[in-house]
Amino acid sequence: MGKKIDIVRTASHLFVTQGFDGTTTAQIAREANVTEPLIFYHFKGKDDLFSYILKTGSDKFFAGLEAHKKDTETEFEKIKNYINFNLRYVGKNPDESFLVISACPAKFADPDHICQKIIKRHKQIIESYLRDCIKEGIKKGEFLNVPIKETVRLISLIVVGLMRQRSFQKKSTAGLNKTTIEFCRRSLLKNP
Amino acid sequence: MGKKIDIVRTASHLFVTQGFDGTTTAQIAREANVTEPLIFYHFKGKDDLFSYILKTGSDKFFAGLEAHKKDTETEFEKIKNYINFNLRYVGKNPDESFLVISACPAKFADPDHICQKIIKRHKQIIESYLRDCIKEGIKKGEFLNVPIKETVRLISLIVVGLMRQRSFQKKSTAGLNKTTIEFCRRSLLKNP
Amino acid sequence: MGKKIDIVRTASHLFVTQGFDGTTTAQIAREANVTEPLIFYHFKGKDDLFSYILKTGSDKFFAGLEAHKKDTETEFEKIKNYINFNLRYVGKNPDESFLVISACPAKFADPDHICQKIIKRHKQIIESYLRDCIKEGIKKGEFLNVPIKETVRLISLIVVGLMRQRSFQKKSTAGLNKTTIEFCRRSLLKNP
Amino acid sequence: MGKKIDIVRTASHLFVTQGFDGTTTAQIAREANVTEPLIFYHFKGKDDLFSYILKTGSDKFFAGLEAHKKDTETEFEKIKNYINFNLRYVGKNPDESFLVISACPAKFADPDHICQKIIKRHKQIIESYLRDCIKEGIKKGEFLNVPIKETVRLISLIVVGLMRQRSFQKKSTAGLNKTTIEFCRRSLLKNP
DNA sequence: GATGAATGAGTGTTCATTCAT
DNA sequence: TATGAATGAACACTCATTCAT
Repeated sequence: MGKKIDIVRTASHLFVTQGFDGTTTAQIAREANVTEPLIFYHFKGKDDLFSYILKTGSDKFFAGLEAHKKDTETEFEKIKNYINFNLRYVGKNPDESFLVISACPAKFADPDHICQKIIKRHKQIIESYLRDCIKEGIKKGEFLNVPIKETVRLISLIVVGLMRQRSFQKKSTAGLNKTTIEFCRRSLLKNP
Repeated sequence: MGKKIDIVRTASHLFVTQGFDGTTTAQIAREANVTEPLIFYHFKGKDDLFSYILKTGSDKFFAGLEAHKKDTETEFEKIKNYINFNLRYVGKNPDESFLVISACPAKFADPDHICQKIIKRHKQIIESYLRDCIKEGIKKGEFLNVPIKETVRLISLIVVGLMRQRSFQKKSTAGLNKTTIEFCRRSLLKNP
Repeated sequence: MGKKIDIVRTASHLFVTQGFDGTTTAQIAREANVTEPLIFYHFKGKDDLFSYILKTGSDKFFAGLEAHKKDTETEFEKIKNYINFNLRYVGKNPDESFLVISACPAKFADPDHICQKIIKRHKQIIESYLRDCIKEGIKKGEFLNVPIKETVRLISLIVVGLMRQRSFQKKSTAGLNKTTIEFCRRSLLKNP
Repeated sequence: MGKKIDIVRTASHLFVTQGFDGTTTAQIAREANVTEPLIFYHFKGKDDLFSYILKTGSDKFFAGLEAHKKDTETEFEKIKNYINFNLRYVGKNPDESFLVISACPAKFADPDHICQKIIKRHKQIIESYLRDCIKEGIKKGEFLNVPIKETVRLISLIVVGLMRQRSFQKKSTAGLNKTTIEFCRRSLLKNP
């Protein structure tokens, strides 16, 4: 009964560790203890399986993020919260997380492809979240007068880098996590 | 005559844009205007071609870095120099750079594989370069008393993220570049 | 309730337009608005479904032919009647007709296979019908002294060709029909 | 060296006896004593192999027909010549002939598909040949005043039927051949 | 009578690689 | 150096069919 889930979980893990092209449907079937045709019974094909993982992964992430949002006194608390959420989330869901932040297979490069749409939406939501924090923090006088767009991209890039280390290279990021937050605090706050 | 170079250049580009597994020797041959067996005349196989690119790419990078090293008054100048060098280098050699910093195909996961060795050496050299700067900066009183290992990893991660954007997503990083340096300056220096 | 009939009708049509091997049980199920296992509930398998169609098609054809036989003054009237019946029949039952006259899938080539038996019987009945007409016509002095066996084969071949055009290529054969009868009349009759 | 020809010949024969869908590339390879990938080295795919056979078969047929055309005293001699040529040709090239006259796989139904174009051209050339004979015969007073279009279709249909018997059912058509010509003679000529 | 889930045995096709020249 | 022909092993995917319900 849970065979569809087995397929999804096994595929997610293999796509992360071996890449989409480096993973065969035969291997997914073998490691999920199902027969190969069952993959094609539940999904239109390997591509569709990948898209499905991406979509459900992205949805789950935002559901978690939404539930995690809290009102905080300072804007920096929000950014800190966001970084912490990301790292805790990726710790619990290393595979799905990685696929969304990592580049998807080149063959899905068409911007109209569902994968590109999911990834784009993912980035937009995250960037708009950070942008609001920084804008507000500057307005309130909490933050230095940093260039907004670039700072958003930089923090995004840092968070993605941390997630990548955590999910792909399986390095613990415990100490790194704290260092990063302090690094950002000193760079953003007027009075760190 | 220059056919070996054509193969290497074409392969580098395709490996970056499509991944190792997503690139076929047939495609490399076609786009390099050579026949497929010629690839196997010059290289032992597709794996060997990849390793060759990685090795020469890494060597070239360090040759450039070595030539670029200057004695500067402050340690932060050195870090700034390093960031700038990376971004200028990746602008000129987007393909080779990317392959070294990006994860290599899962099938080369064996730590004894030459690719893993190249990548490991690459990381070590970069990290030791940054570590020296930070250690020295702290000793001199130029930098705050930041945790060394984590800060090195964080800056590495930022630089890799910038290179990734530049080489893979082809985004210009002009503004981002400057913002990043200021971001680091405020975080590292006692008197920014 | 009428689902078995839906399967048979849909399958007949698809077998004619796409061939036996070119038609999948999945497609039959889809276009008949049933689920695939239902086909296997009603028939032993795809082969059995085909045989069933062939058998009922052939039976229906002969029932119609029997009902259509009339006593006519001349033997040529009988042949004309036969040609007309065939074409009218194929107009109303294009699919079943075609399957009987067209060659059946090569995998049923074994002469002991039920399909071969049906097709053989079909040909025999038709040829014996025509043979009787021609024999009698020659004896009566109505027809020229044509070689019987070959003339039967020729007329069979013409009728099958007409049916094929009608059922498969969906060409109207209205004018062709009349021309054919006149063609035969001139060739067969002593005094056309 | 002759392996490409082996593939073509084996495939032609199998397509005729088993149909396009009933023939697997594995079987073609096995019976042609080549490996399967070689088929795909010489042809883009199974479809392309089929189209190639159709095209070369049709071209060869017309080359033969052209070489066979003779000036004859009567128009009926031309038609007789044509029928004889067809049957002699199909005797020597049973496979290619059959594929051109037989319906091609339903999946190539698109009128823009090269197979449809070949088949259409084939029909047109044959019909125009016959049309010219009949038109001229009527004008000369050699033939009865038969309806041209329908008579062309009828004779085409007869010839195709004969070829089909010869090539597919492997029946000898020696006697049938002569009977057919006499049949047509009586039907067409004013003074048979 | 009817179905969702599942599968063994293929299907056309592609791959990196080799060989004879 | 360079290539046209060839291949073993694998690839994503489909097929007719079955089974539990």
